[in-house]
Amino acid sequence: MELDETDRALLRALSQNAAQTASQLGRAVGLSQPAAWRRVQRLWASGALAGRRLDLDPEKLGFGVTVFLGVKLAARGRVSLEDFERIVGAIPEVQRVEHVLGLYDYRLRVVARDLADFERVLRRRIMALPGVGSVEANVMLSEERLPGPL
Amino acid sequence: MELDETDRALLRALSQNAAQTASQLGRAVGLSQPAAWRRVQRLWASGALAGRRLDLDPEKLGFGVTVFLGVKLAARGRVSLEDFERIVGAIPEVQRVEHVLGLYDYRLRVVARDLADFERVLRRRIMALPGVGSVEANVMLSEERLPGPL
DNA sequence: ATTGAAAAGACTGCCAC
DNA sequence: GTGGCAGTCTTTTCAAT
Repeated sequence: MELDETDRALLRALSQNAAQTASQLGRAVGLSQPAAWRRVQRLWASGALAGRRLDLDPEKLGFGVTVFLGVKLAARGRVSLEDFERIVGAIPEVQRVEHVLGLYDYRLRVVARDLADFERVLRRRIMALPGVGSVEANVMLSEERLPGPL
Repeated sequence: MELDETDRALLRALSQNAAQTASQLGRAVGLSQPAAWRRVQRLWASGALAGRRLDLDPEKLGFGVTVFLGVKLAARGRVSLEDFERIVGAIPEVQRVEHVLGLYDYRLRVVARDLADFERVLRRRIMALPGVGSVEANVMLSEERLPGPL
């Protein structure tokens, strides 16, 4: 589908605040409520808008530590990528699995209650995975989401 | 605030589908519609629920390439972290800036239209940043979000 | 916890441009 | 074709019991 400048303005507005009503969006981009609504429907239908999601605050839920792990698999072919993804995806503390090309094969985002809890996850869960060669960790200090292009 | 098992069940349900109505949530966790509604209000007030967000499909928007960059700063103190964050945050293609502890100082999530476009961003934007020591890139092949603990 | 009322928002013609 | 207006209908919200 072709997106015009009004569609991009709608996407920008929705990125900043996904809880806006059609009439608020209309006001933001200079359209009536039904016109804005129809365009947003088209964006959903086209797949440009893919899903609704809530942000949970990990601190408030008792997860004070977020760690990024870069994983390099040891022997390609001994453990299939599908198997690795399935097993790692079953670890509760793993929030995200990114298959990447470069120095690592996978990047994992892991949360834990504190550093002691993270050590448990790392030793008993991650290091115990079959096919893992090397693991490198980065502890997150802070994170900022940005609007991105468009 | 203290979260009981019902609150956690609500958060799990909402993580899976953020578009649920109070009555659907009530049915999922065994509560009446107003009881579920009141609990969700409390979760918003407590900050455990922090925001509503839409998933945009980068492919559909013309951004076919997502790259993770690990950045190590060159000379600590020559450029302040605040300055680095401000400048890197102003690059439109940068979607996320994570300040981390470990092998790298920052991890960036960058999108571009294609690899040629990414090369432009890397050479003219990222490498031109003041204070950058080394940069390591991982091209994303696929990504999976998981429910996480709770 | 259930009911139900008030309000807000979602959706649908139809008309003008 | 796209947008606006006016109206209907659903859902949410929240008070009363």
